[in-house]
Amino acid sequence: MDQVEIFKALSNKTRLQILGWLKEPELNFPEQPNADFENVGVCVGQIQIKSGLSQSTISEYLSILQRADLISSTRLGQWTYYKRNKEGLKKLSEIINTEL
Amino acid sequence: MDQVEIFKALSNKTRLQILGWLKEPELNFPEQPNADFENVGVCVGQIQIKSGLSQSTISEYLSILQRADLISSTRLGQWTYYKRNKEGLKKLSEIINTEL
DNA sequence: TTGGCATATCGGGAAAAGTCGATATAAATT
DNA sequence: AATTTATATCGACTTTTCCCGATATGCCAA
Repeated sequence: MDQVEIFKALSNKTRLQILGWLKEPELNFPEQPNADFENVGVCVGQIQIKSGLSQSTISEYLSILQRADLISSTRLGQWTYYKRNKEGLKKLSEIINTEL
Repeated sequence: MDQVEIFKALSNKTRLQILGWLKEPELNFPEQPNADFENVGVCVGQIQIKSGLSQSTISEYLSILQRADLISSTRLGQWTYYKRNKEGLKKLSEIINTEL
């Protein structure tokens, strides 16, 4: 993954907020039946509601974050759940500490 | 400083390279008379040559990085020298580790 | 197998970023 | 004071990003 793409993914207020929300899902989203936050994450619809932006925009933002390895997704039935990708975030932190 | 602006500053190949070059100036730039790398940094002209982009573009890129607190400048005579801003970079690393 | 949700993808218009050459400013030199 | 050198700023053009509504796709339920 290109480093520039990682920083581009983070260059947007809403996308940064999404990552922040996903760090503490219990605090930021209502309970989800049949899908626990830790294992699968939060479904697109909840993130969209919280953001106030359109469905298509949030779907796109989530895939930008995913392409940058900052989040990962799981499909369960008709829902797609997204959660933080700890490895990707750790890698980013290392880039900053060792290359910049 | 807005977090988004920090990531925008890093969302460009050349600007990322500049930060990398400034991390090890002795390796990336020729000796400078009357200005040591550690204290004042590297002058704009050298960075411009290394980048291959136009003078105006590099001047602008340096001020974008400076506005994001990632580098700082010192004027000495007719030259402006830029160096990494360690505090800004540390703050960035903390943002990633605690907020994302 | 049709209808209804949840999500993804597409097409587009407006705003921002990338990059340049030309010009301005500021300092040093003659 | 005029010239040269280093850097900053301006105006313009092109490319990318933001964000939407419309449409497609995938999955489930009746």
